Amino acid sequence: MSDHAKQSLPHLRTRNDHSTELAEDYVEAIAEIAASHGSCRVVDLAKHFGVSHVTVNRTVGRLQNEGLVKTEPYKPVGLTAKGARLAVRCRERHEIVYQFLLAIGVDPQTAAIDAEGIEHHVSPATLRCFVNWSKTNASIS
Amino acid sequence: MSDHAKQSLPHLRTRNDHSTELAEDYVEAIAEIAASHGSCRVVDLAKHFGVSHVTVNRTVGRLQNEGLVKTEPYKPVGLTAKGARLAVRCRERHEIVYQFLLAIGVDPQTAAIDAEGIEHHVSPATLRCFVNWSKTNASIS
DNA sequence: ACAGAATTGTAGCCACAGCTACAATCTACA
DNA sequence: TGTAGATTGTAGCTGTGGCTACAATTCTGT
Repeated sequence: MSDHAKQSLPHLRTRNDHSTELAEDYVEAIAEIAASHGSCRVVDLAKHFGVSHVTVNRTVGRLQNEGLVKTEPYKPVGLTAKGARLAVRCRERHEIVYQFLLAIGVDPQTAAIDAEGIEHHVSPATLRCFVNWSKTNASIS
Repeated sequence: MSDHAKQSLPHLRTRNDHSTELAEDYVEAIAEIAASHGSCRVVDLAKHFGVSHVTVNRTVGRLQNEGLVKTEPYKPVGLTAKGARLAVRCRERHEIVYQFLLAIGVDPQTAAIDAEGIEHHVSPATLRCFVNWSKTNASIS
């Protein structure tokens, strides 16, 4: 085994992240839309992500197979208990990342964009550091 | 147009990032391997990323079409001037992200893993904040 | 020089995420 | 009530990134 082999581990992690990013984005969006609209429909998700309703439909089907969402034909999309838990975790993590970026001086618009991309790649350990730093910074200022 | 429409912009940005992530990882890896081995071959990249040589081959072909790498059949893979410039930028950005994570208290192993995922999603504005914070922190300690 | 090993290329498969076009279903209003 | 518009579902295409299996080429050691 060459010394390159161990370097592949972070990349494997990156690819695994990719396969769950969409799931995380979807449960987060479904929770948000359901909270603000009363219900979440395919068309809402399509607008939210800027994709066609067909793509949403297929993805929702996949998430249903994974036990994250629950829906019936021509009915709104809802979260399972598992999906709801994931949504809460994602929302908390997203908020921590966003607030951390603001705290280190990133402008709100950029922070919103970057948080979307960054949040899926922040491990629990790093997240704790974000929280700790935010606390420390708050007590200083 | 609903008020959800504007929310699709960060997600579009996220997807654009995805399409260039592999390109960035590849040029960075090619530069690293060429520097340490003298030349970079398909087999080296396959080991580095933990994928089959077939996947590497196809991706290298795409990057060649994009003008980032230069190769010939059964020959090593090299970077074009454009690819070399991109590699330098990626390496600098990667190092800034990694050092920043270390500076806020993330352990080295986790920092290495998270930096791999995060680096592609850090905008220039956020990167400047990382650098500024690192400087400030260095002068304090 | 040549046989075997290593490397690279090709054929063809899968899954996923995007799309258009069209069909089916629901909803709402005249 | 019944039709028009909104919504959802289905068929089928593309591009990308993963793979195995096999063919071709290059490298290496005897």
